[in-house]
Amino acid sequence: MAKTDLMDRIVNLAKRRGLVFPSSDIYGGFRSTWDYGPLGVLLKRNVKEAWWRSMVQMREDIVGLDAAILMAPRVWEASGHIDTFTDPLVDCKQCQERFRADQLPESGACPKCGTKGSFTEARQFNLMFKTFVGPVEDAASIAYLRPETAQGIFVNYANVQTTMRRKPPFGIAQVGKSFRNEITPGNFVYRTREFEQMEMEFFVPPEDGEKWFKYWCDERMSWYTDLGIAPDTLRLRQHETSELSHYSSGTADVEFMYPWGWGELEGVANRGDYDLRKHAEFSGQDLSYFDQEKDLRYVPHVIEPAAGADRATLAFLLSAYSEEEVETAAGKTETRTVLRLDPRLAPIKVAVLPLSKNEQLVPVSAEIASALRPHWMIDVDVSGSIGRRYRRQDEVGTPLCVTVDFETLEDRCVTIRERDSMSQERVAIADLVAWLRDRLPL
RNA sequence: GCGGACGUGGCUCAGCGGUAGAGCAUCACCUUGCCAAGGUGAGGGUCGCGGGUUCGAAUCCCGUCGUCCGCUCCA
Repeated sequence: MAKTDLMDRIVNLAKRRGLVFPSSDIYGGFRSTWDYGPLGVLLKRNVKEAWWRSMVQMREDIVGLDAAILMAPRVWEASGHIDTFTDPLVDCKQCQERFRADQLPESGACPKCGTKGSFTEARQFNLMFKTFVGPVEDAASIAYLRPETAQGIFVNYANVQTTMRRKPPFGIAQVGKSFRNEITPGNFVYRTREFEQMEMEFFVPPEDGEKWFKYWCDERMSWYTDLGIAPDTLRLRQHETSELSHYSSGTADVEFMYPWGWGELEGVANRGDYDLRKHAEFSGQDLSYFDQEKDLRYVPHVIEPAAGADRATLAFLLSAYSEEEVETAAGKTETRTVLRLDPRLAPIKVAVLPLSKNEQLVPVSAEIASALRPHWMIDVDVSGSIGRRYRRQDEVGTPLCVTVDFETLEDRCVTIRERDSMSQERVAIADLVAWLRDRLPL
């Protein structure tokens, strides 16, 4: 399939099957915003839960947090976002191109058309959304929507460290919405102004910074491949010194081969002691750590893997999408669309399907559905031919279908049809939950 | 924000001044009983939105909103 088509097909499928809708759709949409539909919210939740499981539940050295989106404005002064998250932009009057004023050549010539001195005045473009807190809209009530979740972690560092009795190395993980007034959003849910991050700040003794940076680069790469991203569509790219963020002393991007080219999924940054030192300075609080064993006081260094939940969801969708030619019962060749999602990410884990809309089969399906519902997100579908219903489930990545047929009424067994191989297996209803549990890992 | 392309039922598109169409999808009934079968029928569109030109606008003009591509940027 041509790469350029793939994106269209994903957007199409997303709309058609309730994964992602344009936001404010009936009003003509609203730029850069997308709504996750009934199946999309399940997929994205599964992505976030897989992240949380690997980051928090399965580790003894990381704890979770859910900090507020609105924070004291001083936080953003300390973090450097008010000063450095602002891009001065100029337009060339000659060729209409827009440039960052701080990246123009010394000569003052336009990089595109070569004309000298044809730039407009530099305009400040702050990437933070500004709003007002309280009834009066004055300078004292200005607040910002957080442009990253990380600062919520840094300002809670001391609270978490003391209440949870943690010693470096340890981490704090958080999933939540962030907002950036991007100049140019686009590529579906890839770059939006409201987006969801999965960030973890790992606090380490200063001398261990490099070691942990490498560790997290490897760990994050394998998280994606473990959940189904093909290794040849994933790469780790080290940033050049010139492209480092204001807080970073070393950054590597986990990049995915999107249909339009390599794009960032996640950034792993060595933030050094920048954040804790800044917050200590601006807040007046001591954020250093005293190591009793070594009789040493230090400000921990921070390694930050910061992932985009929407970008990851899109990458898993793109990786899972496949079309294959199959011969139908009628002897025609049809295209079978299958989302080969890892079962952990699949929105629906099991579909319960009566072979036909028979008055005896339907109640048995309902009974089985009730038995499975406490364990998994399931779907029941009675409408259309069995083949059509299998295809409907394939298209949204349901790994297993339980089919109730006429033999079921005799032997209390069902047929389980598998998504990838289309193979079938007979299982007793009494053993069904245990059988499924073996094949649907957490 | 600037330049280019494009907005017509849920999806893909045709129609390009004279009463809104197709395929797929959806729903109902019949048929069928394990991989998008067939038949009959039904529902669903202020042609993105707002102005203008015209006897008459989905069709022409202007504005606006949105999508995609480029500049730019980052999770």
